[in-house]
Amino acid sequence: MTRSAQSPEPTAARRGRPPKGAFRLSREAIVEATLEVIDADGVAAVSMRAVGRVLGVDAKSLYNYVDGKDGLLDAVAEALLGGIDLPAPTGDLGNDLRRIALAFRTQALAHPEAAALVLTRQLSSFEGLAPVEAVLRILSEAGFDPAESVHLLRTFVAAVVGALLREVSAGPTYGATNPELVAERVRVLRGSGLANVTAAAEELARFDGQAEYRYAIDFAIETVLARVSS
Amino acid sequence: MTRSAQSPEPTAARRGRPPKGAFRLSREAIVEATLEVIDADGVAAVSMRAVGRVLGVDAKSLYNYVDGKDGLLDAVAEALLGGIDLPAPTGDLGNDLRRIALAFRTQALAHPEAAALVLTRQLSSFEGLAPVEAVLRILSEAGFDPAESVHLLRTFVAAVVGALLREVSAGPTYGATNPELVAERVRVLRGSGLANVTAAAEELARFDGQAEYRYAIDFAIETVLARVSS
DNA sequence: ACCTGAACACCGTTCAAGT
DNA sequence: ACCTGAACACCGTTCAAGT
Repeated sequence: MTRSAQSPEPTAARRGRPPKGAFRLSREAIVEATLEVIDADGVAAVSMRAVGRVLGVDAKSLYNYVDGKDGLLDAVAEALLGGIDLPAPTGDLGNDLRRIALAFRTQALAHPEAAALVLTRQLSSFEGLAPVEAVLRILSEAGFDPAESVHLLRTFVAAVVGALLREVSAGPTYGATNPELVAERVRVLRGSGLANVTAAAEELARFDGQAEYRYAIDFAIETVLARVSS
Repeated sequence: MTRSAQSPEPTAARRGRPPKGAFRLSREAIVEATLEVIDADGVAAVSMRAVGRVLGVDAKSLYNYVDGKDGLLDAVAEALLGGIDLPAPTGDLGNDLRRIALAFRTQALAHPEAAALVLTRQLSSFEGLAPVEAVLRILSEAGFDPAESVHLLRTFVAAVVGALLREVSAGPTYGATNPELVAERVRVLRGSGLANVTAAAEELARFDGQAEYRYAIDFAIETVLARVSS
């Protein structure tokens, strides 16, 4: 719905190389424009044409900077990953893991609609490796060998991603933000006829993203700590 | 690429209610056809027109059974979830959780390309609640109160979903199946200039989905078991 | 009750032509 | 070097018209 045309001039119909001094396209500008579209209308609303519209440029021009729509979405995921503010390690294993996990969540929730992209896409780029390096370093300094470190890294990342994915895909449906929706949800759950679902309906209907996330992280960290000695 | 036209007769151009005895459309048939498209060409290839083509029917006819494309994908996710073969509980907490998690993985991997759908979509339907009930029952019988059960359920599901998501989205890129790709990946990782990534390159490049999944489950179960007494 | 023709407003992408 | 016109082969969806 929201449409922000931000071309510096009313871009007259024109062909060929743009006059110098004119707005210059760039990978960064394109990623930013895509995030604008995503924040406003969700990932499903992303199209080459829609992004071009935001920039006041023909959709086809994007192909000079980005490898098609798929490449565009990859670029967005990478930009978000690269933007994670990794905390300096303190030497305290549990705390350091927790702080990385929280930084990850902060970045993911900065663009909730885009978060699933980061969580779902294959992150093999250099940008995606920085958080990996950070976790491996912490584990290695805690005395884990590479093989065990990788296992723990993967398990830790899976827990974090799973928790975040639920949080962003559940969206604002859950949450104490809307007690009316929670009540409605309780009713639905009670009507399921499933004994244990009914018994836990109140707890199932309520959902505090941050608290739930901390619980999941602490759960994982607890087990990592239990293995330090072994 | 693969196209399986499975209309019983060469469907002459026709209008209005179909002659009786002719192929009847149904929600199940549509879901099945959609899975065919997904298995062959991935979720991105799903379109109302493509699914209609498989059934030898106009795309618009699908609207009589399914609420647009989004509703179609929901229906697929629900069908997959409902198809999970939940094992009967034995009373052994750890084993019961493990068996549910393995059944979940089996179902998800039956249609690897569709798995992300199940993992990502909001699963609030009755069909989606059966696994929830199963886990809650196991936890409740192990002595956890509803609040703690829900926390553990969510953490457990997050771990399982995160692990599976990586497995299906990593796809056959990793895995000992293709040692050549693994070697290439090792080279890329070593060239990253990141100390700990380089040191663990071999372990990072190798990936055995089943083993990794078991590791993640056992990790989660271990912590659940540690809390039984408390 | 269930299906389709016509129609609309969109897509992604290629490629040659422009400056 | 970078942009667009023209063009192609697609989309999802509505709605009225058919049987």
